Amino acid sequence: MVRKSNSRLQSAAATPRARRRDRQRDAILHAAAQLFRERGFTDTGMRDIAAAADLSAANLYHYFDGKHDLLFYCQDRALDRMLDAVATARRAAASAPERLRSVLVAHVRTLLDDIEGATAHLQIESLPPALRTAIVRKRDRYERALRRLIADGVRSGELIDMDPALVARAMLGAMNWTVTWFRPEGADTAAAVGDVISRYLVRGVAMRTPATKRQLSVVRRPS
Amino acid sequence: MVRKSNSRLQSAAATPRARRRDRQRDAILHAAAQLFRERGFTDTGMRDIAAAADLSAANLYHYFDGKHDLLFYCQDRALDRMLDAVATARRAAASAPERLRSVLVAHVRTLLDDIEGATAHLQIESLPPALRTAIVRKRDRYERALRRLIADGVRSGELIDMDPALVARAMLGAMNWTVTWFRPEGADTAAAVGDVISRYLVRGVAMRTPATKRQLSVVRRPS
Amino acid sequence: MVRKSNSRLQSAAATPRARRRDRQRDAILHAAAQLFRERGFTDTGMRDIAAAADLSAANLYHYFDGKHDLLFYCQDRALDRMLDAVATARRAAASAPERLRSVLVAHVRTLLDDIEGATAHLQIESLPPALRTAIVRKRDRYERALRRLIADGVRSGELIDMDPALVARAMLGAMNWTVTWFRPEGADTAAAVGDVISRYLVRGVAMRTPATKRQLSVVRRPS
Amino acid sequence: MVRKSNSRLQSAAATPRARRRDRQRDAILHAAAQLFRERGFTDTGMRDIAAAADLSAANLYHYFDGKHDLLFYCQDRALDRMLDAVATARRAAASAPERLRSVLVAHVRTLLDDIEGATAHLQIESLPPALRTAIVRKRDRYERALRRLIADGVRSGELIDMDPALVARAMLGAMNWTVTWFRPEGADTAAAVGDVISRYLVRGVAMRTPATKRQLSVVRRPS
DNA sequence: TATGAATGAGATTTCATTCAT
DNA sequence: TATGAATGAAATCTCATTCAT
Repeated sequence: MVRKSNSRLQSAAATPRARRRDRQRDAILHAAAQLFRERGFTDTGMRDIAAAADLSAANLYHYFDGKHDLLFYCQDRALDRMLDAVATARRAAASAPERLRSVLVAHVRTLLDDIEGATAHLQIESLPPALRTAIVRKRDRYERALRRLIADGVRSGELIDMDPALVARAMLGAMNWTVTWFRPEGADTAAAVGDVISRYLVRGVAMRTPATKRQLSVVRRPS
Repeated sequence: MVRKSNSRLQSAAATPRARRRDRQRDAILHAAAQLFRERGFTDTGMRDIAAAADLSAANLYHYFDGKHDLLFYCQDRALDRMLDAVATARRAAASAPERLRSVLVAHVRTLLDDIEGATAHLQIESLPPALRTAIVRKRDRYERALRRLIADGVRSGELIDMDPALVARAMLGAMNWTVTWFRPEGADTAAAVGDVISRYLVRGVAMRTPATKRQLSVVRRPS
Repeated sequence: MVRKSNSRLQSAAATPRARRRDRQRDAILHAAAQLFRERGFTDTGMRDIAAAADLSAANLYHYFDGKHDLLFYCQDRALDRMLDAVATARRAAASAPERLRSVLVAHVRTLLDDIEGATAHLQIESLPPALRTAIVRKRDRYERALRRLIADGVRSGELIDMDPALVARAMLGAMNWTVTWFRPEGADTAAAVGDVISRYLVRGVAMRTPATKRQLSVVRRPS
Repeated sequence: MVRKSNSRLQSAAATPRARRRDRQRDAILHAAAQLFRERGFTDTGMRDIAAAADLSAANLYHYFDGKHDLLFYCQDRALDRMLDAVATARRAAASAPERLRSVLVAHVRTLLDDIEGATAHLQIESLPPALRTAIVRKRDRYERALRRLIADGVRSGELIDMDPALVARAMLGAMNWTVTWFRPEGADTAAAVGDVISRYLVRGVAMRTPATKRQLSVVRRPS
């Protein structure tokens, strides 16, 4: 579903040399994202990241320009996945609630999958202005898309009339908050959390019809 | 509505000296909470707080044991207000959705009112173990109360059958997230945000009946 | 034996007002000396001293000019007692070893008696130049007297020919070191320690004659 | 005589990198010990040590865990040398007074040699509990050995019957005190001081026989 | 006399980053 | 590519001392 994400990072990788470099960059980003999520940006040291990625702190600077750069790419990568989800949802011929749900599910999974420890939407204020505007622009693009999805549903009568901006933010908050309490080793899987929470969040704006209700309960067990 | 909160801090204040001290402590906590919320705990310096509260950095230590102590009291105070709201809601003879809503409204207002710049639920991991357990205990008490409010509604048939723990967390996330985007000088008031977001969040679990719907629109303008 | 010590401090104390002031000064010095001895000058805070003397830190400055002043008086008082002992010893018609011993005994007791928690010879380098020279002068006067006592004994043939300066310093070191390990609640009394250590230290330079030997064992149990 | 001391610090030093590192560590310890001895632990700043060792204050933390760690290694190294001296003395077939003297001479030289500015026995109370117990244990081992040396002499009739514990402490005090007055640029060499002071200290407990007397004057030769 | 409030200077330590190898 | 060594800036916190009451 999510294909060429972080394309800026993983170039075609012609030479083995380049491939190795890309693998290292991925490992570093993975370690950084996990630590950023767990302890926060400021409380994560370059040495911590280096240790987690199994190289020296000085060597990190051969792969990234610095700590801010790491945060930037973590967020950038996550936002790319989320935007992909939006594009996919929009192409799918489905009802507004269904489209909305698929986006929300993708959002939660991007955040929680341990493969991609992402930190989108989080810690943006820790970025220096130059990088921040780039991320903010992309984030805003994502939020606008989400808002538009809601607004479209309202217009089509599939969703009730509530301020799309505020509803979108409430959805984002509920989802981003999951990184605070979700534990991979816990009882719930990331997929289950995404499934239930997205159902709840959509239900808050979905126009109630017997049909819709049933529909929702059917979708229950995804992948 | 919320009266006896932070009683540990604001004693009767018999002497003028003690009164002045309490005023200073409040001013400091206020400044600290605002900065913690804006920049995060680690990125807020004692100097910043001192400057905002208009005294020297060293003098902060005359009123509080340290930076952690400041964070502790910010959170403690906010949680007290929220627990008050829960107690009030429970006493009120009303429907489950109504009780739930009044708690959510109080939660948002506690977070956003500029009078009381609070940081409940946020940055708990920045506390040292001793203080953390105290806050975590109180926070868990609050979350349990919220979950029970939901579970009770499910049992009484007023709310649909969804995992109360997860729904509670989704609500908390949506509300806590408001501190990242809400600006007092913006178009919406804190009260308006609390009103709309709580309606949305309750609707996600409310059993749909024409009565309920009307009820909700009526409650509209809270204090 | 030691009479008008610290005469500079305890004036005739005519008025009750003055008497009370003197009592306070004594209490403060006592507390300070004990703490200085236990933790060292730099690691003892004015607040610690204030707490031990049961008054506020600010109030200390009504009785003494500052921390250095406290240290100065502690040392000054102790040196006065020791100089008294030297004078007494010199007046006493006795053998050189006996005179030496009485000085050493007085030295140890001045250091260990809990009534007078003294810190002579210790921490002199912590004093600012102005106060330091005064103390150093007095201390040197004391050390010179001790050296002279030894040199006289050498000249009279009662002590063996060893560098009096070095022997004096060895004696001082052995005695001053007692404050490091002596515990009032321990098995040995301050008097016993002074008795035995002074015997040992004198024996190291005493010319051995059967008479001398017996003499020493007789002096055994002083007050 | 003392060879394998501080083996934990100076490993075989295979690589040139490691060798350089060891040299730096030694330089730092040397500077620290000298300053600790001169001004005391608390009154010596990391900046002072850094300046004396000719590197930045921050870089000290590359070589040692902190100020306490520096003090710990200073003391540990000195105690190792002293314990070495005890072992050597015990192996040597010699009279009790001779064995005792060789230990005392080694002790003084360990303290005074400017090559190894040591601070054993001093400032132990400035260490945090964890490090303190380690040092205290080693120090106690050394003191016990010294006491045993004395007690053995008493039992064999070579030394007079005096409390070995108190005599040992007196010896330690006299020797440790040397660091307060000894100046390398002064008239006496460290060797001369060690020679004379040890003779004095042994004489205080030595059973007097003509033979012993002559023996003692013969041992003279310190390097 | 007595004290809470206040502060400037300075302490140790951390950290992102650069440099030499 | 890789890393130990090195550093300047900044962080929290302590403390002797002064001031207003």
